[in-house]
Amino acid sequence: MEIPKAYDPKLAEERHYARWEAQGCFAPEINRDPAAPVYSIVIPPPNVTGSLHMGHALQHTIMDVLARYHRMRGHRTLWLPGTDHAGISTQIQVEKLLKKEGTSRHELGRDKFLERVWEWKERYGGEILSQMRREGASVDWSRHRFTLDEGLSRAVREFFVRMYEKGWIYRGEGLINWCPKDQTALSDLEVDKVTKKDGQLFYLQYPVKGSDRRVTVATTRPETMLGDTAVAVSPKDARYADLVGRTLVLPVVGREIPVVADHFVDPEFGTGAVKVTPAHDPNDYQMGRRHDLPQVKVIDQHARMTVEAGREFAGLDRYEARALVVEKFEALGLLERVAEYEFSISQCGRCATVIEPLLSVQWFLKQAALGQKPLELMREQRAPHFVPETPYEKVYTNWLEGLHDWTLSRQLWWGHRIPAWYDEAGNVYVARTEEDARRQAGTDDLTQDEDVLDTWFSSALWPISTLGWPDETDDLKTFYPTSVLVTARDIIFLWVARMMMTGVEFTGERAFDDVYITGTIFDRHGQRMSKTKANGVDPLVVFEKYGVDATRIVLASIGTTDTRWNDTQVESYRNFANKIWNAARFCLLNSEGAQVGKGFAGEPKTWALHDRWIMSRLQKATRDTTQSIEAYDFHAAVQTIYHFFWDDFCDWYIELSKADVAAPDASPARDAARSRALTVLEQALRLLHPFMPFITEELWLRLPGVGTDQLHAAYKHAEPTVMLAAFPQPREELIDERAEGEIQSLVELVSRVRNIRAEMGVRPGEAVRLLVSAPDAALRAVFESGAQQIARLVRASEVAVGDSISAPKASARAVLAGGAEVAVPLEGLIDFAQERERLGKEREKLGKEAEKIEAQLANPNFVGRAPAEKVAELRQRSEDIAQRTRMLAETLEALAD
RNA sequence: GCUCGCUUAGCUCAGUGGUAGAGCACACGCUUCACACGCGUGGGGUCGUAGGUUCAAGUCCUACAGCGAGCACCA
Repeated sequence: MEIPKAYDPKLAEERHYARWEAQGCFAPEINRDPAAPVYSIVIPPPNVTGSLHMGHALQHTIMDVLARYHRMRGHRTLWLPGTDHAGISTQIQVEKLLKKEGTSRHELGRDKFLERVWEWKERYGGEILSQMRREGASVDWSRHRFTLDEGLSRAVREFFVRMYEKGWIYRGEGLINWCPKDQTALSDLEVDKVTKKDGQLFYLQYPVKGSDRRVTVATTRPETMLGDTAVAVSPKDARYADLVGRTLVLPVVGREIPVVADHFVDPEFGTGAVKVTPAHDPNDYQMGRRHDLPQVKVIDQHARMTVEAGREFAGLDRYEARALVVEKFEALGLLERVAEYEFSISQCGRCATVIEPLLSVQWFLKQAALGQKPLELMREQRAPHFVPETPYEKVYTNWLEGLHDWTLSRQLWWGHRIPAWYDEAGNVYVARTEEDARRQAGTDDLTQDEDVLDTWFSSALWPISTLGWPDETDDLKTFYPTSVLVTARDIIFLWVARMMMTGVEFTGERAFDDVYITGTIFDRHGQRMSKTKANGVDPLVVFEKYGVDATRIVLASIGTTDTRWNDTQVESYRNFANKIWNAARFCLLNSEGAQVGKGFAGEPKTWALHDRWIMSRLQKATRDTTQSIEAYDFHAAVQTIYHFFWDDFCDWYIELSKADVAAPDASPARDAARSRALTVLEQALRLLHPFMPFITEELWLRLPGVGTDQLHAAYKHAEPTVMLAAFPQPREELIDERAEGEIQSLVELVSRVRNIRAEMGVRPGEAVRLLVSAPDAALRAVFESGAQQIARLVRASEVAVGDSISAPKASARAVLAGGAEVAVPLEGLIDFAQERERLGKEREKLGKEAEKIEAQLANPNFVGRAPAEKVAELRQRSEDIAQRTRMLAETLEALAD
């Protein structure tokens, strides 16, 4: 068998995915156990406009690790993929295209435009899906869903109608966030608050009618004064008490406006008097309603001044109008002052245009009503369980406690059209279909609402709509509630909370048991990766450079941590993949006569010490990995497997077993040793598979003896693949603490001798003699029977073991645990002064530690109050140190002669 | 303004009240028959600062500093 020395990830990456998919490994139907527990995940549907970024790769890796792990556990596993139509983004994308062609959506008309968007979606919307295949994502493609699919659209209409019938969805006038560039309303969550550091606060004076008095108000938006219909002061403010109820004359405009008292006004802030513009400010809107103030709209949808703003202002841009207003006030002597002021402005989350609060008629959802059940679920059952719990459980709960109405309608064409129809008289009919609406209206002469729904409206239904709701499908019954939701923190409100709302509302059950919030990946300098900064690291480039598996295991390891990306991490796991490759290469080059599975044969008591040891280590690694994955602690899981594989298996086990495994002549003992190595390797590949699917499959298939036997019982009918192998279960009976202790002694001996060789400058090729002593017979037996292994590992010509040492004075020595000692005769090489110094340093180290321990043991409070077990442990250590110190002292004394 | 998080080796990060860790980087030595994407050895930390609780604090509490995030209707 030809096996290259270096692992080439591309080979495996190209070879296995299509086969897995073709054999149906990703679909839950592969599981033939009717009693199998169910495990399900729905993917956060990426935008059709999107291409894969590191955040996706992180989320997908976590989901794939979970899916593959549970599948190997024999669970009926579904990971459902899909994409989101992404209303605004997609529409903007296509509109840009049209602009290049010299046309526009308005020129095309609604139907033609939508045709173009669908065309675009078919052509480019699949990019992210093919990128997911590259990642190795084990999603069930047969269940792929798109938010505009007929089934999902039906769910959207059902949701809308039911909420309307409950009175939770309504149409009405409200002050909404308007993006003057995208020409649509936006919900509060689609607006970003951005700090404006170089802002200005203008102090404007309004004359009191029939008096010389002036009231000063402060504003960051002077142009809105054209729409002022009152000035408000605090009811508790003595300074203005006599003014309440009096009239002001609005400068420039000349309108007479009242002074009202409202509790909203903070007398401590600014001048204590606030201009009130009900049509253009959320707070003023509320105050306007409380005091029944007129609403004067002075800014339009394009952020230009209206006719109502006055002839001089009409048609001006809002910023031009601002300058002009300020100029006029100055001319009138009514501009008191302009102060530098830091405040925050609202920007469109998509195009960063400054939002204009506008009065308009839109559809709204009373989220507070829908949020009650999720809130109860959290309070009573603490569900869903957030990972990490802090801070997300609280963030989620706090948001649910303060819900505002959700502006649902968008003035776009791409999306789910609002299922509301109007007759000629303007009466509205909300229905699941146009036929229904006609029946309700008693006429065919209806016009459908022009607007579409917020993209997140359909996303809110994702876990149930993808599984077939509102129908009671088998999928819905089987896979809902889903097991876990994996996503980034920025959509906890936009998406996570809302899925919980609809899920609980329509099924009575939570949408998912757990919510796993991934960390954020920053660039090397700690900056958020973004398109505009062009500092993003492209996952595909990293895949290309280091391999998919290496990238995945790094991402899994990152998990919930915010981290700065650095390639060196991936490089080190690329090296790990190569290490796995070469360990397997060694096993395979020495596999004649051996078979996977036979490694467990025979009574463990009869196995070689190093075999008992590696099997024990394997069980612990298996146990710890399982526990870590179950606890979503992927970092710990990766560390466990990494160190088991590299340190235990490669550095020690392969070296300790080499003489047996690579013996020149065939024998049952050699077969057994080879089988053992192969079996441990095979088990390790299974542990690694969820993290590194490609290399594990590539190697696993090459192992002699793998087949149906290794598959989980639920998959016995399937073609052999490590993907469907049973995830290892720890076998407690193979945990052997004694063997672990003995190998630890052996490892210590080898390490100390290697240290002596390096420090004393023994040439690498030169063999040394070892004189080993151990007072304990059992320990002596370990060294005696391991003499050949020790000799091989330290390049010794001889390893003499006895109950005491009589070594030449010209020897380097080391004291070991359990009172053991080793001497390496180094005639001619040893410099006595140097050796004395080396040993002296060690004695000093021991001395310091002894001092600390003695102090603690001398403390009656410690001995009295600490657990007896801790005290005993410390006494044991103290004795061990004392013994070593004594032995070192003797050695030093002997050297001094 | 409120809430929360982070601060551990040169870098990126683990760390469960009981002997401070990993990978990379660094230094020295190695063509040792799986692997130089490797092997062996070594150096490197007042765990942000100051208090407190405790027999014992990187770990728990308080304050402060720096960095970051989220929320909020302060004109």
